[in-house]
Amino acid sequence: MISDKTAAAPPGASDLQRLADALAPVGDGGLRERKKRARRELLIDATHRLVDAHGLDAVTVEAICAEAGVSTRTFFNYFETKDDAVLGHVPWPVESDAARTFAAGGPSGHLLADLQVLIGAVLGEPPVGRDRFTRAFELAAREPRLLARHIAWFEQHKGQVVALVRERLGADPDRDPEVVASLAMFLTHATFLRWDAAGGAGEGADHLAHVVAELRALVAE
Amino acid sequence: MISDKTAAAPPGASDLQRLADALAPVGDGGLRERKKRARRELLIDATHRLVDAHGLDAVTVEAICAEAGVSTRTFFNYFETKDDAVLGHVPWPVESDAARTFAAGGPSGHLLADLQVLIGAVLGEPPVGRDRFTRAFELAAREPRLLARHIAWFEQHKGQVVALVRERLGADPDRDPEVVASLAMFLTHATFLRWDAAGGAGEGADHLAHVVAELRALVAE
DNA sequence: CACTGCAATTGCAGTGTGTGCAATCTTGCA
DNA sequence: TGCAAGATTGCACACACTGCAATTGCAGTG
Repeated sequence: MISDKTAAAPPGASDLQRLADALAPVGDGGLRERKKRARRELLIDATHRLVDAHGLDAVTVEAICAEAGVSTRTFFNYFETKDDAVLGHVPWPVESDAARTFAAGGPSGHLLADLQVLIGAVLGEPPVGRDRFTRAFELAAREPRLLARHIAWFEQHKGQVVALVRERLGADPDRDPEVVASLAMFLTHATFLRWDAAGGAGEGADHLAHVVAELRALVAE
Repeated sequence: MISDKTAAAPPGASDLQRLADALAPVGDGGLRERKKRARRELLIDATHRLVDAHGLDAVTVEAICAEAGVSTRTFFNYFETKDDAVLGHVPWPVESDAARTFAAGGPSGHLLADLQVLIGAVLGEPPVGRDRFTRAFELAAREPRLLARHIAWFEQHKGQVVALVRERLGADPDRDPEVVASLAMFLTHATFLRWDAAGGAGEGADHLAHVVAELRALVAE
């Protein structure tokens, strides 16, 4: 157990419960929801702490669970893979007003420009804290195995982009939705690279703008 | 053992040896080299056969080794992972005359056009048989786990491209080698997608040309 | 507050991947 | 033929991950 019993906690109030309560303002559901989220955070934090201390390969799932005070079986109810916990992967919903605007052909009517707007919007609302996100990105850059999983997680979202592009383009034979979606992935990926190289500073949309500008220059040249 | 003892084989001539002998014209090394390559092929073939018959998850390394007549321990001397055997991964050397030309600033002087030439050249000399390559790609398209590994293997080569781009560009502050290399990866990836969608028909360079044209249209629009 | 439906946690036993090590066999070479 | 280097193998083992059945905890109802 990790709990520091400094203040006399009310009986029955576990670490988990306190954490869940602390999340109350954010949580929109009942106690059940909050606890679930809290435990997820707890596990990811424990994982990061141990990996920082001992390195990825020296950390076992068992150790993580001991640190978090949870059974190993429960761990695998939260994450498919040990690596997923390390990366703190959470689905990143592409749906939004921006997505609907894009699918409808807006806002400008120029495919590339609108793609840039869409990606910028998605980049603006990450599903997890920015610090944790960049942390995951750094780890992935170092460990090839994690990179594979990171890319896979990333690639999972391509399907949503393909759907949006397809909706926008209809049956245009000159545009392959797969290729357009791949381009979107490239833009996002390159943006992340620059973002990471900048130490996580600045806004995603700005880095994205730079990448798009570079692409335009490359093609125009 | 799987060997069919139909014809009376000369004593001492195992399946492996015969296979190694068959590879003799291709092999440049001694018997040792040929046997090693032969065994590699043997294992990949066995893996493909079993995966085709029973599906990826139903095939164990043990079964593969039984089929190939090799100990499981040996299997892992050849491949880091079961998935690597399924995909038949082999490093794809980017170095070539085309690579040196590109690094030197040729052949046309236009970065994107020359990138296209470079990728086309690399695509023209795959390190393994084309049939096996497309087979691997199909498998990867179906199984998300394999896709991850495939992309990771793919991404491993980015370093070489970055080096080439850096050599070509020198210290141009307006061009980020990472971004250019990512673009190259995107072009290659999209080419593979089209190639696969076409059932493996046609030349890689042609599909690539189509992708580049689409990119130009997108940017110009 | 007692009661009940349902979700989450847990223990346990088992499968399969992948590794280190030492013994054994094969190949290349003198 | 005999020796040194390389490859294969068996064995023991750590670890990731899964299915199942039992238990615990939350939420809503009367």
